[in-house]
Amino acid sequence: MIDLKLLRATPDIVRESQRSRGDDPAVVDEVLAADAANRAALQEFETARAEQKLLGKDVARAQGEEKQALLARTKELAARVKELQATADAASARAVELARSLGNIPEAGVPAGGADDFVVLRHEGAARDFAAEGITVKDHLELGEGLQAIDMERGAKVSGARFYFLTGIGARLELAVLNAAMQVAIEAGFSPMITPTLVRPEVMAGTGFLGKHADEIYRLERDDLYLVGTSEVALAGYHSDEFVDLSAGPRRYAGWSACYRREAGSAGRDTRGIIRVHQFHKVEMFSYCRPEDAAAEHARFLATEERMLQALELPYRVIDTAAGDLGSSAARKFDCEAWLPSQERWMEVTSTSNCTTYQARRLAIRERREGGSEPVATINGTIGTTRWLVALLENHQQADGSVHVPEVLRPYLGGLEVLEPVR
RNA sequence: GGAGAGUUGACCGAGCGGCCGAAGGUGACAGUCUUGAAAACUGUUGAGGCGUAACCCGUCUCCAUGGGUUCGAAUCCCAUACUCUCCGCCA
Repeated sequence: MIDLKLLRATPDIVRESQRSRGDDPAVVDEVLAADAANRAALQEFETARAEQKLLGKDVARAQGEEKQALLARTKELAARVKELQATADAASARAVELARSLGNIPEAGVPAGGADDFVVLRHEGAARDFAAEGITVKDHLELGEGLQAIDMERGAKVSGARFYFLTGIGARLELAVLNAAMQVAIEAGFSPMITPTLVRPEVMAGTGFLGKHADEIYRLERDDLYLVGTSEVALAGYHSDEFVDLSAGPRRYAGWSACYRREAGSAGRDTRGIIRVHQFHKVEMFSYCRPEDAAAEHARFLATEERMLQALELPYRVIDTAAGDLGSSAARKFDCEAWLPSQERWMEVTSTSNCTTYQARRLAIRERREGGSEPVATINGTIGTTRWLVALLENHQQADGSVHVPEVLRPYLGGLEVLEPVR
């Protein structure tokens, strides 16, 4: 949720924000109207309620006939108070609902436009020239099947499309990537966490995932719980309704969890292999910091992600996502995209968002500061996922279908330097 | 799954339908004392709206959550969630 005081004082900033996101700027005026109506209704209710409380005290003191007379009077008032309260509650609910529908305000410098209007910040690492090496590129699934690492058919048999088994070396490789990711995060000062993957509606709503992309999320209706699409949700909820002390610096957590996505609306996209699946694992970095430190913390996240990509010897580029492609919570988002040789395109492997105070306002996460309490800022970012296996297999493939293992992963694979196909 | 107990402020804990945003204690902060610290003593110390852009001040809301009864609810009633104990079942 954005700051209502900011909205009242400078609605133009918010209108511009809506426009840059490709959302309707007229919502701002709806919010303003609802907010004004809410405050008017609140005033009326409060006046009546104050009178009622005052009269109530007289009732308590009065005796006999006088008391009866007072009771008659106060009964009427009670009915009126009740009505006014209902009106005020409804007005408040409407104002909050509208205000919550506004996306976060993009940071200065965020490119305008939609999904295709990102700015490439830089390229790191060189993609291999497979033709020059005399290698016919295999895609990750072909490689994975050769290694007996990925079994899509049985995944479909057991659970349906977009499910898979990681088998043998595939399972080991995923564990290696996630363990290495956890290690990089720990070295960067993040505290490891294994988080719940089912969360309550308030937490899911608080993180901003129940807006436009609600149909991406699995819901367990019988239990009124949601399956998380990332441990960001649980980590944001971790300090909800709390005051956190950030005087010693940001609170940094690295969450390991399974992630679930319905992939509604992506029919036909990335249907082959494990690029886009309903369930995967991820190590996610998350931090709570002071708003004035958020941009620096965000940069730190990006640097940590890049360290991981470099350790895995993957060529990648960094993009600055355009306003229209930010999630509702993010004020700025940097993605790292690894090169995907089989498709000769870039594939997102990390995404880090600065959510400023947007999530913290919704989840009531504040810090006591001089002069009162202030919402904190939240930052999240990927440090490793199952999808990284795709980039690893393809970029490190060799002519015979074997796959080179980057050094950082070897300790987690019993020292293996090469993954050999099973014949 | 069954039975029971509970949920009050940063924490512990009291609370009679009206004088309760809530006793008392702990903690924290400030002061006195002290060379300094500790101890002791004194004082301060919840959050969020609105009136105001901000202070002071005023006012409303908040005693797990949501309803209800009542002129009036932390207190009575109902539902739900969560915690704990016991029994059963089970990875």
